[in-house]
Amino acid sequence: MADVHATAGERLRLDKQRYTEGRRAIVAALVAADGPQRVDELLEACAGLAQSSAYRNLAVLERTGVIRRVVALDDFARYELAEDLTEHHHHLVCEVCGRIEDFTIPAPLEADLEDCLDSVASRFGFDGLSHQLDLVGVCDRCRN
Amino acid sequence: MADVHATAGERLRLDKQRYTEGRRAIVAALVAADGPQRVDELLEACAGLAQSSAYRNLAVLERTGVIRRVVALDDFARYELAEDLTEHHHHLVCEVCGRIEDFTIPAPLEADLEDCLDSVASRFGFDGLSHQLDLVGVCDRCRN
DNA sequence: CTCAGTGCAAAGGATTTGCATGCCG
DNA sequence: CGGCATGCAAATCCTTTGCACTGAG
Repeated sequence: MADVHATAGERLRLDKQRYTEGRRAIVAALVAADGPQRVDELLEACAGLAQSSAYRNLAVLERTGVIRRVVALDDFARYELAEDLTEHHHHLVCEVCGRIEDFTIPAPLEADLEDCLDSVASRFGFDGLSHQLDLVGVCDRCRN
Repeated sequence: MADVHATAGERLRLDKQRYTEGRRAIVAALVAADGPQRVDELLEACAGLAQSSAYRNLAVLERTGVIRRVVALDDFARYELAEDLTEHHHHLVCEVCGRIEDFTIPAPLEADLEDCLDSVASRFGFDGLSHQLDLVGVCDRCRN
C-alpha cells in the first residue's frame, strides 16, 4: 500500500505534479476498493474533495500512469489502479446494475491468450499494448 | 443480408414494433459496416433520419435483440448487429482515434476461454451471458 | 513570488424526453 | 380509428472549463 503511494508520488513528480492530499485520497480509495470505482463513489470516499478537483485529479493520475479508466456499459466513468500497481485481472460486468468485479484466469490460459492476441495485433497493424477481457452478465443481486 | 432483415422484422414484431424504413436503414448500415458504428456515422448513412429517431430506434433494436451496444474508450456510443446475426468476434480498439475493427480467434482457444469463463461466472454468481474480448492498442494510422 | 491545486459556478455535449403530427395495420 | 413512429426543440446529466483564491516550494 505504502508502496503504491510511493510509486504514485514518483510518477507525478516526473510530470511536475504534486502528490496532494486529494490525490492521495483518491489513490487510497482505489487501493481499498475491490473493483473499478465511479467518480461519485470516489467523491464519497474522499470527503471534502470538490467534484471538479476529482475529475481533474483523475485526469492527471491517468495521464501519469497511476490509474486507468475502465469502460463500462453505462454512462459512468470508472477508474482503477494502473495494472502494474496491482496484478493483471479481468472484469465481471453486471449489465443490470453496472457493477464491476475483478477476477483472474489461470496463468496457462492467460499465456495462450497473450500469444494469440499478439499475433492478431501484428496482423492488423496494431501496437497491442494491453487487452481487456470482460465478462458481461447479470450478477446475483440483480437476478430476480 | 435479406435474412438479417427478415429476422430483424420478426424480432420487432414480437415486441409489437414495426420494421420501418428508418430502422431498416440502420440495420442495412450496420450490415454494410466492417465494425461498430457511432450514432453520427449511422445518421450520415441514413439520410433523412432525425437524430432523436435514430436514438429511439437504436434503443428499440437493442431491446429486441437485433443490435448490440458496444463499449468504447471515448464517449460515443457504438452499435453492431447482434452476435447471432453475424458471427462471434472480438474487437481491436485504437486508443488514439477510437476506431474499432472486428477480428476472430482460433476455435480451440475460443473454446478454452469459454470453459474458463463459465466456471468463473458461476463462481461469482453471475449469469454469464456473453463475453467481450477487446484488444486495446494504437492502430497503424495513428502511430506517428 | 510563482505556479500548481482547489472550489464554485457556469458551460459543453452526447443522449433523452415532451409534445404535436404523420402513418401503418 | 388506435397506437406506434417521427421531428423538432427543450431538458438531462455526466463531465469540462473559466476564474479567483489558496498553498506548497
